Amino acid sequence: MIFADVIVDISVKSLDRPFQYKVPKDWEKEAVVGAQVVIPFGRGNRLIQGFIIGLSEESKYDIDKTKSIERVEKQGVTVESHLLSLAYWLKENYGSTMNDCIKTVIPVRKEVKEKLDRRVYPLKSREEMETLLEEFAGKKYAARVRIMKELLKEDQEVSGGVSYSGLLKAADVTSAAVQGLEKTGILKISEKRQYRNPISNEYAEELLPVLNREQEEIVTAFGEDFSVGVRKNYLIHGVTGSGKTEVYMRMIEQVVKTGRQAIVLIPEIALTFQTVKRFYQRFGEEVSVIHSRLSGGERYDQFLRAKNGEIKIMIGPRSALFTPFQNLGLIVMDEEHETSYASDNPPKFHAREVAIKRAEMLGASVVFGSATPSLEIYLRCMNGECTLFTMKNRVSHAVFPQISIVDMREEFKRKNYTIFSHLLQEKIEDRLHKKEQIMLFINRRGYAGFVSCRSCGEAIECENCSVSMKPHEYQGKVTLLKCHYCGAEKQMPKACPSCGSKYIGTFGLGTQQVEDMVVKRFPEARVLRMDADTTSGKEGHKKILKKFSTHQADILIGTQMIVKGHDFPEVTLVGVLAADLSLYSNDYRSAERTFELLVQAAGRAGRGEKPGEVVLQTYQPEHYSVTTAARGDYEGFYRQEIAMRQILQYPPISNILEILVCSEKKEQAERLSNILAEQIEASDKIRRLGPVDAQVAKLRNQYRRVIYLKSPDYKMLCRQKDILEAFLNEHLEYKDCRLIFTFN
DNA sequence: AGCACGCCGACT
DNA sequence: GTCGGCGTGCTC
Repeated sequence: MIFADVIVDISVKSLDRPFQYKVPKDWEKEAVVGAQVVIPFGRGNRLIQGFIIGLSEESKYDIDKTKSIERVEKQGVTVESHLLSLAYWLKENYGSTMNDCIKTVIPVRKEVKEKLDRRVYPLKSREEMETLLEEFAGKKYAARVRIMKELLKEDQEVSGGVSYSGLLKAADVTSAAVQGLEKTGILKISEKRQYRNPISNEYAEELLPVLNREQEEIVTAFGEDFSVGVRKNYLIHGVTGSGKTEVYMRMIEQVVKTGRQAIVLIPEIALTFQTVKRFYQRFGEEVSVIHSRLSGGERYDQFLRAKNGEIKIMIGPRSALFTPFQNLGLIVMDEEHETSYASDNPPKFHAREVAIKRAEMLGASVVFGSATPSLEIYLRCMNGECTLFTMKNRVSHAVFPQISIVDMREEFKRKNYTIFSHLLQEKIEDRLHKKEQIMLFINRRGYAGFVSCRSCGEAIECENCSVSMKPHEYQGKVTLLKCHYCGAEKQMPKACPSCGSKYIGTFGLGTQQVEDMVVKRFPEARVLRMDADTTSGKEGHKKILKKFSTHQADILIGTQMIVKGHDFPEVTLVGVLAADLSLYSNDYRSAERTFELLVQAAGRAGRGEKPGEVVLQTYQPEHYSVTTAARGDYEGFYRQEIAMRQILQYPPISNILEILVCSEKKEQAERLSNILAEQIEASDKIRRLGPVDAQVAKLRNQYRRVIYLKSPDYKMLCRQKDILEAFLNEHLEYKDCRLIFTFN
């Protein structure tokens, strides 16, 4: 008799342990470790999903009470056992349930309705169709005529003999007209499962670019380690445009040559056709991509191909990290500093750490790349846990932009009350005159407006959450207020709800206000704005970028979106309207983010032939994140920032555990947070902050208190979390309170 | 999480 | 008498 240890698909702490089931004889072949199974569970024996995490021949539980597995889901992908131990590591390190961890490492085909690719294939030649069309046109076959015209419009080359075919709307395909046409033998409807190749393979013969000295050195050093089987972590600290991608590809070439596979992690937003195309051109059919537009099933198919050895390189966001390759040799993580590498739902892991862990388990190497590496990875380099390579030169002849810092306080003293400094105005005029392009960057954080009363100063807050509501414009007027946390909406009031004054209005600036000001100040300029409002359409994003890159506009205004990755050779001026605004958020990473943002923004200027210039407007011109960014001095920034983290015991020097106490009752949240804090007092290696009201003290009608624990010993924080969880389970008087733990 | 079991009041 | 309210506790 074989028994299986099963983790049930219910993410509750009390069920987060294996349950043993009998494996029926008929399923013994399928019931392997990692298999997805259906099992009877609970008194009602309701059927639920689960995962087999272990098999044994001994019964650990009363054999008469042990139930049998109902069935094994027919799935091609069984998980590599190391992926399961990786799941266990995730559970231990990020404190979530085993179930959630398994689900992140195992590709599970989601129960999505099969999308059918309904294609209509014309059976007649194009000429015949046109003749028929004329015949029909005379009679009353309006619907048929419309559909045939649609087909002829959708003219596309198909290799398999059919010279044209049409993709009609689902409603059209099922319509009587189309079926009528099928009966007359004019066309054929084919329904097959949609299998969309993630990105079309168009690979051309490409001449391998000659590596510059810096690139050559890195590739050689990696090759020497790899050829003798040395596993290492590497960081390529390279300025934008220094040719990191080419280095990655050379490394991957070496890895693939020895029969091993590679994963390339890219932040979701940077996952553009351009980036992926380069890999296709180099590696052809051996590459696959997963991205967020792929459905669950399609993603699963790509993982299956990886497991079956059909592909050797997987490109994708965070989730690509778990590609089930048989013999993984290298993980590349581009733009290592990107925040999208941190998962925001449990398990709240960081891809950087998981990549290192997975690579360690398999004897694979990791290559990180960034122009502004996170302090976490740079500290590792300083500690010798990661090999540092620096690339200081750009591949093309492009020179670094000249950066000026403008003190906006001085502007104010000189009675310039606009948001544009004299210097920036001058330069904008100059570029407009020379017909060169300009990018204006604003920080969303801080600029997003709120509505407040000029008489009593009261800001309008959401009723469920203690945050100010954001104004939304409709036809140029603020008519609606929205809460960005819970989504509640409210009409813009005519008078102040607290004092009745009619003088209420919006404060702060959004991209739209900036646009208005630009239009007013530079009426001759053609202005484009890119933000959530203007990019709502599915191709909105692309359209705006396309329009700008083809020089159909002079100025592009936007938030973070426009700084990341897009290359506009014609841009010779970048203006950062308030360089320091992100400093005001009281997050310990704010300086790092500011530095990163400024360097990336500066990297947008002068990508082409003409040299670029950057104007940084700020109220804190002396702040080190601004001054070092202006010099492009990463090491300088790192030294100051790491010293700061050292003093304040912030990551990566120390670790932080955030404990969020939530309750619908204010006193309950307060009392529990105080009691928990006392519980912690006992230990000495842990520094405690709080309890205090959380940043957002009330969210969706839940009151929130927060306690921060800092400790250089990560394991101690994990233990502390278990202790507090146990405490809550024992004290039923706090049953309606919830604890949320987040490690930093 | 979700379901049975059980112990109370209200009512055809 | 029984139906159904929710509070409690268990799930291989």
